[in-house]
Amino acid sequence: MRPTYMPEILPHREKEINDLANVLVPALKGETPSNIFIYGKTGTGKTAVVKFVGKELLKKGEETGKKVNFIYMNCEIVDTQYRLLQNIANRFIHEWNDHVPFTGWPTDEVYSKVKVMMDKEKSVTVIVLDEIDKLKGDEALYNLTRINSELDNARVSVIGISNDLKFTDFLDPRVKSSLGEESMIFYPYDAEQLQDILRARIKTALKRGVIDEDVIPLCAALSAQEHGDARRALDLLRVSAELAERSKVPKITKSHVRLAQNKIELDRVTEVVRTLPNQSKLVLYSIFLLNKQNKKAGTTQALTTGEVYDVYKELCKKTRYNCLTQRRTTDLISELDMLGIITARVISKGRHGRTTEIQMSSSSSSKELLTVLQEDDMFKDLANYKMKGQARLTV
DNA sequence: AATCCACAGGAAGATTAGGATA
DNA sequence: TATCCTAATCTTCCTGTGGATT
Repeated sequence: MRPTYMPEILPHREKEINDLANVLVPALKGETPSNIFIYGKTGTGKTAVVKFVGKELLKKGEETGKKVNFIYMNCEIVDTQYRLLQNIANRFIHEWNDHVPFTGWPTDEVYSKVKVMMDKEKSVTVIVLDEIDKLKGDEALYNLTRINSELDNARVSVIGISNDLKFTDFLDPRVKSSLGEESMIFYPYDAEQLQDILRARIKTALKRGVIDEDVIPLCAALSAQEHGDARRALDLLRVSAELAERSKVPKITKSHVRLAQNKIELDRVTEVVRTLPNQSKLVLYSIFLLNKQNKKAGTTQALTTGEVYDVYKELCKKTRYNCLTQRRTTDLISELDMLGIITARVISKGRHGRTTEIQMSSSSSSKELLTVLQEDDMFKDLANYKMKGQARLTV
């Protein structure tokens, strides 16, 4: 049930598989398939479909004796033009002695090496660029989409995958038109489709009868609310199963799903907090401190920007960090809000001005987060910091 | 109805970091 | 390696505003 598992059957994606296969089929006749741009939210099966069709393409290629290459790359990892070309080149080179090294070659030398190798093989190559929006600079794309005119015997076509529809807006118009020769949109799954996907998966992943009737509908429904993300649904089910197993219960029940949902959310939040820039951490810590103080005083009063900023200034002095302006901290606060760590909304207190009301989100008020915050070096200086100001006088 | 607090949040310029380029 | 560029971050300065209080 892990996201890396590649299933044999992709429920409710038959149409997409067919469409994509139809576009790529010319490759088997030695012709150039159109370039394709694929758009769809996370967990809608883009990568799975493309990989699946790619596998089929290779299989058919072998059967018919046509030379077809299928290169899949994730641009989050292979994110520069050089590494992209290096990767492609090494796919064609099978002797160890003339691998293209990680660094050292001029980019255009790698580029011409790629061309030479391709031409020698006289093959059609399909290059998949997953998360293409993470690729730095559009020169790489420009070169790739243009490479066909410089090849004599070989052909290249590019499949770009992205979950950011606005991505194409920033592209060089030439690249844009060439990449978008053909485009596909993957729509989110609805709750019923998600159920089918889950059912298909548990057949191989779980023993019969270890799962309560209503667990699957619940998982499906919960993740359908979140833009129909199949990955999320599978995660939910997997974590539920793990929780059930750990507590030595023979059956997965609804309550495990609820627990799993909390756990996933907490994991997400702790991860976000861990990677927060230091200034944001300080702001968040200020909110923590104020929150704690309030709780001690028995009030559940929400905080205001001004209060948070005052504490933050103190913390900066203690940690010898330079202090940002209030203007900037309001931005940081609203970023924290967007990340779902806190809840911030603008309210007006009449005569007492307009401010943002800040609260810890329920999922993030836990000790775990505090621990994560405190493992940062800068919190050494704060280990035994006590807030000095008295409890607030305002009501 | 008028006032006025305590900020929100836009605009534009300054600074900085990291990557590209010569 | 030096330097140039760009995008992100941050500051300065600013105008705007919901509604309790006068």
